[in-house]
Amino acid sequence: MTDNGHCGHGDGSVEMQKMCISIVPIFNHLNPSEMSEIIKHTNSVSHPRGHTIYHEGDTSDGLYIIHKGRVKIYRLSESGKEQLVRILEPGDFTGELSLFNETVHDAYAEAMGKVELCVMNREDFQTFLLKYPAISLKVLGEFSNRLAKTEKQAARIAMETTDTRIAMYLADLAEERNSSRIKLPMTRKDLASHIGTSPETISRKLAEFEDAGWIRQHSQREIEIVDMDALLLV
Amino acid sequence: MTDNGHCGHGDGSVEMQKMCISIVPIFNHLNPSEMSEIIKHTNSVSHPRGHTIYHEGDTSDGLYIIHKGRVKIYRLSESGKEQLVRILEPGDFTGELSLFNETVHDAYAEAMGKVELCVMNREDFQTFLLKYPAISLKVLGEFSNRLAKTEKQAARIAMETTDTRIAMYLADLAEERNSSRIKLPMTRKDLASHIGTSPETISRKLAEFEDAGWIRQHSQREIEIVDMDALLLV
DNA sequence: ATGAAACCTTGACCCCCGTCAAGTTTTGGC
DNA sequence: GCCAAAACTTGACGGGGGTCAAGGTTTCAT
Repeated sequence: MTDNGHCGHGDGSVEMQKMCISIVPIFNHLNPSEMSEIIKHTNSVSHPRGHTIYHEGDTSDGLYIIHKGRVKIYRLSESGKEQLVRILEPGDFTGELSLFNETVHDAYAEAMGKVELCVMNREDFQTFLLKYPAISLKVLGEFSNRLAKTEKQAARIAMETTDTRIAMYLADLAEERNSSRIKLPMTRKDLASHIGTSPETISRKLAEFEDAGWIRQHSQREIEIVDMDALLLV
Repeated sequence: MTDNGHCGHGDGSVEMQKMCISIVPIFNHLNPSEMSEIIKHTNSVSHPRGHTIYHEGDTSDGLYIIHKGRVKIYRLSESGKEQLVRILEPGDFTGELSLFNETVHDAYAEAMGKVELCVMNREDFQTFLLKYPAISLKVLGEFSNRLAKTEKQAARIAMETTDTRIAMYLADLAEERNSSRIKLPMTRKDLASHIGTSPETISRKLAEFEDAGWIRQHSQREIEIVDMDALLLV
């Protein structure tokens, strides 16, 4: 189990848990009475910045739903290097992998700032899946999205040059946010580990892109894409 | 839709389809009458070696269950290079990604030899998921396995050296087959694209491993692991 | 507000490995 | 069983980018 230094337990009013459930795509299609049934089976937990929510090797506590704040999921490679897998935002959930396999977690979850979560235990979640099959379809949809995204990511790291990966990351982010001015959601170090390069290379490539007139770096985290077409030609 | 040169349709006796369903983990827990209900909603299809079963950009036909033969799933990167995602064997299924997202396929499926499949259309499959929620749990389990495997793969390609990736691939294969003598399931080219390197590098590294006394190459595809511990130390 | 810790940038070095090429072996369709 | 096509091996070469180092900047806990 996670070594909980001091994570607030049970400070969850029904009000807060209600919000928690109602913002999650996998539950928010249910009717009010079904929702309150589910709410009864969740607990609120809060973690301070930097706190580990679960460890590789932990057995599954259950399903974690992010209510406020952001959570970083990463894994350690066999040689001990950290790779950032993804960042969870409010409405996202995690903990699922070990929910269905009876295996231990194979990744780490860490609070990137103060985080509030709703937690549902494994058995209750599985019960709800059987009772309300529509939830399963939602979760299946979410899984298949994630699988597609992860496979795409793996293909990119395997086949594209570093320039291309960085350019595509920026392009994806811009598309996701619907804006050519974007704010990087993480440090160079984390970004580097996510796309399979080094922080130094990121700095250098971004400087190159700026010299070429494709982007403008307004601050370390703020980037404006000036010429998307050129950027995507590598 | 896929350009079907000549793939046998409807040559599926009920007998054959029954076998098809009964070997698939996602269905084989059902009782006989439920199974025959499902069998009624599947069609048999066969494809010759090299034939494309579905294309990137195809809309989903449904769920494909491999009955005989092997199927190679690959994707083309933005820059046009091929990456092998995975190889399907009898009992595996595919086509799922677009089943839940209403999106087009983002990968290719190709018959590696003569292949026999059972196909179920999208609507029928979703109906069965709602009718028999236990199937959903099975599919969720399968998805979460695959997600875990793909994330692990992405982390490896991102963080490990080429030597390590090749060594780990061999080690994984040996563990999967429970034998230190393994037969590579694919060509050097496909293996290279799978683990993010070039065929030449694979040849060279395997030669190095053999020189170091860690493996023995009995033939191009037959490899015996002599010193697993040394191999995993890179 | 302030100092320490974390983060970012830039330079120098150099090695890993991708690419091209040419010769050899294996595969599989007839 | 044959022969063309595909797959594999080995060599040579060069550049992309990882690593180490040093100095500047931002962040954040107190």
